[in-house]
Amino acid sequence: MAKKPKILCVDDEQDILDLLTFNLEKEGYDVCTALNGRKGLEVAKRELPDLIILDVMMPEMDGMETCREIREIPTLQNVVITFLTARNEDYSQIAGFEAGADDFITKPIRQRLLVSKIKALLRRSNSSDVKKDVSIGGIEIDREKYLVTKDGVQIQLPKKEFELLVLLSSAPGRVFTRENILNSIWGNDVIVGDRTIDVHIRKLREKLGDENFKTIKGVGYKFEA
Amino acid sequence: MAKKPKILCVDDEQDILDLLTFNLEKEGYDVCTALNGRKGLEVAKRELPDLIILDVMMPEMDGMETCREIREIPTLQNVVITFLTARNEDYSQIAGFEAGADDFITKPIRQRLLVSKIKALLRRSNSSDVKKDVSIGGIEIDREKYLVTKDGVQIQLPKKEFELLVLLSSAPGRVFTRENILNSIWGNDVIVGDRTIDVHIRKLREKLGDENFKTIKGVGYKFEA
DNA sequence: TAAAAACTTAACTTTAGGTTAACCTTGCGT
DNA sequence: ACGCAAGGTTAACCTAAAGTTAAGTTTTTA
Repeated sequence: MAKKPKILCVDDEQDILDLLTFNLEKEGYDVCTALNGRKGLEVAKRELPDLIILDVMMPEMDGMETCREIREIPTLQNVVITFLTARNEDYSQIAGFEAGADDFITKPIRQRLLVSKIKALLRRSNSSDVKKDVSIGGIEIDREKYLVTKDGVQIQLPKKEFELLVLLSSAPGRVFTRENILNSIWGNDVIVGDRTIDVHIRKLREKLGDENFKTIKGVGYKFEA
Repeated sequence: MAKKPKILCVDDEQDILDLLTFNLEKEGYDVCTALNGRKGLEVAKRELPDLIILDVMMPEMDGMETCREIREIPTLQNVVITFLTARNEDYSQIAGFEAGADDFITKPIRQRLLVSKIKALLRRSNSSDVKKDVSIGGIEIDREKYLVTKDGVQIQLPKKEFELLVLLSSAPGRVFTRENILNSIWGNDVIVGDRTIDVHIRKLREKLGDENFKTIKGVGYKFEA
């Protein structure tokens, strides 16, 4: 096996977490856990799991909300998310798919079913997980290899700069507000000064060409050819 | 963020209004209030809020009725409306959605839940809003790219001009009063001189063609093909 | 664990663009 | 026709936002 797939479980009940951990580790997965939505988001950002199991019902930040926020993080764009719900909560499934869920697992958890669902989901995601390489105006971005090429020359970007570039280039031409940028790269809660973004933008302009990064004063930045 | 989102709260109990105002202002929203449906309608027309919280149970004109009337006002077509109901008034939810509600908040109000719901609703409305590109008489407006194209030529408008254009073009042919414009672009509290609007209109005329921006003397401005 | 790399911040400069003030034009009511 | 109020025009002014730099911090790597 190439590498153990990593699974993040988020639930406010320790019992459920234990049950999931036990079953998934037995199958050879690398499991990490979090006891609420906010922590789940943190762990997800740090660990970059392949799959996330989210309880819908959690105090403070529920599964839906967590899911939506996860989907806004560029590095987690392609992670598989499945919800954990009580059976017969049909209505929540509609909202769930809207929030960006890939599947549902119903409580009470049937262990065999859990494992086979997880397997199927991971198999599916691996085969279709072709991270598209962006290529605009002489700049190529290989998200998988963490590599940027400008006019044929390879450039090694530091993490934050790379993330910023990935974000902006994920929708060329579209304006990202400072808020957008802060939320997706640093997260809702982290507080960094306004000038920090400028500095990273400056570095990108320095390395990849001024003309590709436009400032819309009072609004934000955009990436263009 | 471009501008503080504006929220209108309508309830016949001053206590509830105070509670809502306190919590929402704390989150950085611009809050206005009204003590009954009819007044709510008036304020809504004047202030053009982004979201309206309506109590279902109100003397004279109830929430449902108010909601229906709001939905018939062109400039308020896209405003998000959420009802305030006592828990377990399930029946009213069906009628509520029919009347044009987007969501429900149950009393007693849980402050954290209130705030996160409002946040989610505004985010949702923003993101779906962005998708719609307006295109009238050779002028295309791409809110996402913050870009205007006139007869195939791209034009970068400064923030205020762009916002003004977006506002006027959101209901072509409809007259926006100076008050409307001030309220939705500058916000309740900001005071700017009367000539300021004129200057921005002038710039738009200069860049996009005189004929598209009509002055209705003593009333306001409108955008037309 | 020392050195290097990456990240953030602070202090300062620059600039786009928003606002104003002063003056001009228009059209309407008497 | 006249005066007045509403709106138009212009350019100067002012400010908030973005750019820049270098100096701390933190994190990673060797």
